[in-house]
Formats: sequence, C-alpha cells, structure tokens
Amino acid sequence: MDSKDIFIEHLKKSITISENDEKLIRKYFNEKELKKKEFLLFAGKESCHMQFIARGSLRAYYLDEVAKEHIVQFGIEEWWVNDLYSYLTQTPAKQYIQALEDSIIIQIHRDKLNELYDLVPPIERFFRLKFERAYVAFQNRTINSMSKTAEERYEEFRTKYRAIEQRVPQYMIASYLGITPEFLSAIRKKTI
Amino acid sequence: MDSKDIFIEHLKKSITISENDEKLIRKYFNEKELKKKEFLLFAGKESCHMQFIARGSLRAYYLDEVAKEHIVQFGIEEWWVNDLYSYLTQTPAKQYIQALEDSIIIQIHRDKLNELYDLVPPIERFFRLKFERAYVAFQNRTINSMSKTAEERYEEFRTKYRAIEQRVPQYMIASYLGITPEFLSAIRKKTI
DNA sequence: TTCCTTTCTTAAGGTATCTTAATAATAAAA
DNA sequence: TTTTATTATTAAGATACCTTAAGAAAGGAA
Repeated sequence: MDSKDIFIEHLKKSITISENDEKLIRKYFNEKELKKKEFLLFAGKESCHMQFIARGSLRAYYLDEVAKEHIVQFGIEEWWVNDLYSYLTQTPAKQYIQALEDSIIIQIHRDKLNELYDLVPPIERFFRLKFERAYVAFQNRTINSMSKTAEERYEEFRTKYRAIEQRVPQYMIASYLGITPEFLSAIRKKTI
Repeated sequence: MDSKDIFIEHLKKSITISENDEKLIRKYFNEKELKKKEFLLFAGKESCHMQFIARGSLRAYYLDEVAKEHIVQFGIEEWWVNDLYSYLTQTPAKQYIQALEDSIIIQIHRDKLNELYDLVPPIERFFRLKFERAYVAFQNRTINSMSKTAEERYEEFRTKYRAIEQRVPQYMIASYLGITPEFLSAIRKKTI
C-alpha cells in the first residue's frame, strides 16, 4: 500500500468520502520523505502545514531557557504531528520536529486545507472529530500524570507505547515523562 | 441582553451565520438555570450535552481513590464546560460539574447537535475551531506548568484568572494548581 | 581491533512539595 | 450574639525528584 492509500484509509475510519472527493483530497495533500534525524520543522520558523505520518516515527520537542530538550510528543504511523500553536496563530514555532527514523509524511498547506474545508465538508468533519478526540486524550493523559508518580507513568508508557519505547533512547523517554535520565535509570533499577 | 443573545454573539466571533441558521440554532439550544452549588453533571451519569456558560461560574472536578477532590477546570461566562470523555464515548462521567454561583447554561443534546452539524455547516466549523484552540490552549498550559514551580503557576493563575480567584475559596485554587492547600498557604505567606 | 561518541548508571547532597495534626480565622446558621 | 461549619495557617517530619560529577557500557567510525 502506498503512503497516500494509508492516508485515505486513515480518513475513512472517521468519515465517508465520495470517489470525487477522494480524488480532490489526493490532489491537495502532498507526500514528503524524511531521512533519519532530518527536521520537518524548526523552532523559529512558522508551521504552515498539517502533517500526517504515513511511515516512520518523529519527535516534537522544545528547548528551555538553559537549552535543555523537552519532548512534547512522539509520533508513529497514522499520527499527526505539528506545533499547532504556530500553525493556528501563524507565529514562529517553539518546537522542533525531527525524524527518529526514515519517514514518510503526508502534508497540506494551511491555505489549501482551508480551501478544502469548503470544497469537501467531510474533511472539516474529520478535523472536528480529530481535535475532539485529541483534546480528550491529552486531557486524560495530563490528569493521569498529575496524580501519578514517575514510576507509574513510566510503566504506563511502556505498555502503551511499546512500539516507541523500543525505538528511541532512554533519555528521550525520560524527557517525555518530564524526569531526568538519572532518575529514570534509578526507577528502572528498582523495577526490572 | 438575554442569555441566548450572549450565546449567538459568542458564535459570531468565530463564524458567519445567516438569519435562517440563527433561528434554527436558537431552536436547537436550550436554556437552563442553576442555583449556587447545584450540579450540572454527576460522576456516574452519562454526559449527553454540550454546555455553554452564559452567566455565572462553575467548576469541574473528580474524586480520586481516596475521595479527594481534584479540580480539572473552572468556567466562567462564555466558556464551555463538560466531561468531554463521557460526552464523546457515551460512558459514565468521571467528573462532577457544579455551579459556584447562580448560573445560566445554554445546552444542546448530542443527538440534536449531530443533526445540526448537517443542517448548519458553520456550526461544525465552530466546533472544529473551538477544539483546535482548546487543544492548543490546554497543551500550552500543560507545557507551561510542567516547567514551572507551584509558586510561578499560582502567580500566573492570579493574573490570568483574577475574576475566578476572587470568587472561589483558596483550597479550590490549590486543587486546580495540583498542590495541597497547606503548601499554597505557605506560598502566599512568602509572596504577599 | 582500537578509539571516540553517545547513552546509561551510580552515588551524595539538595529542594520542592506532601502528610499529619493542631490551631486560628472567617463565614453561615441559629 | 453565640454556636457551628467552613476555610486558612503553622510547623515538623517524610518523600519524590533534582543537580552535579564521575565512571561504565554500548555503538559507530577509523
């Protein structure tokens, strides 16, 4: 299955698309390849695209005042990654988005997407649903992590994101969990 | 201005609505009054409505394993409040939503809203935009609070939600900030 | 293989925040 | 006003997690 097929299948899990609409959608979205370690977005540049991961994996992170990395999101196949704040407000991004492996992205420019919302209403529905669910998922994750200890969060991460855990170095997982690599190391020693 | 007018004005900040659509919208959304301390939603019951606060203020909270309250969200005029997870997945709510003052809510049942999405596309657009923004705002809040100390978060809360700060007891603010009332008290002693 | 870079671990001392328990202050009810 | 319920403060000891610094292990390059 080629990358755009993967994308269309992904859409069809949430919405119904006519043949004509499908053609339009295929025309409006573009494919982009990334080599491992290559950047999809740099902090300081404006994010102008919505981006879907058809193959591979990426991470989104920002640098704090002392230039330490904080990973905001990992993304694998069928996830969307973006610095949404930058995309929505048309301001410079605060996040870097980088490929962890060779990856293929399906993307669309904001202007094109806005056109498409008018041309193909199911696409607007798709994003309405996507953001509803993303909001809820993120809220659940946050509530969860606030009342849980780092050790519990790590265990949860391991079961929920096994696919990611095995593909990225440990210090990135620590960053994602909001703890230091030293402390994660201590946790692992205790539990394994 | 009556409560539905407030609601329509709120919608018009994000979308354009024809006169006909406005009539339909007014018909589909209902008004509901709440006395102080009255509940809009109970944990255990399914959340079936989208809810907009036209007047007053509310809080959403859940109880943890040891029955301690955790405030997830405060809401004042022109905010939406809900246990979205319950609403979207049609499962029992985990959150209670309670009026902090006498309040007026504009609400719509999920089934009616789904009808309306088809009848009035601008409404679907409104919610697409609303969730985009809510997601980004929530993500910003989370990232922010992860890298900040409780004292900094409290200062931020005070400037950002002055209206709320003056209307709710201090232990609720502590709960919202994810700290104990004792610790908030210590922070206040230091800074005031 | 050897060397260099990246990643992981260990350990000691420090800080933010929590828990518990008691008391004080304020608001609501009688 | 007096009583009761709610909310806020204080203080002591505990815990989760951090910082720093050094060394060990693993992976890639030469």
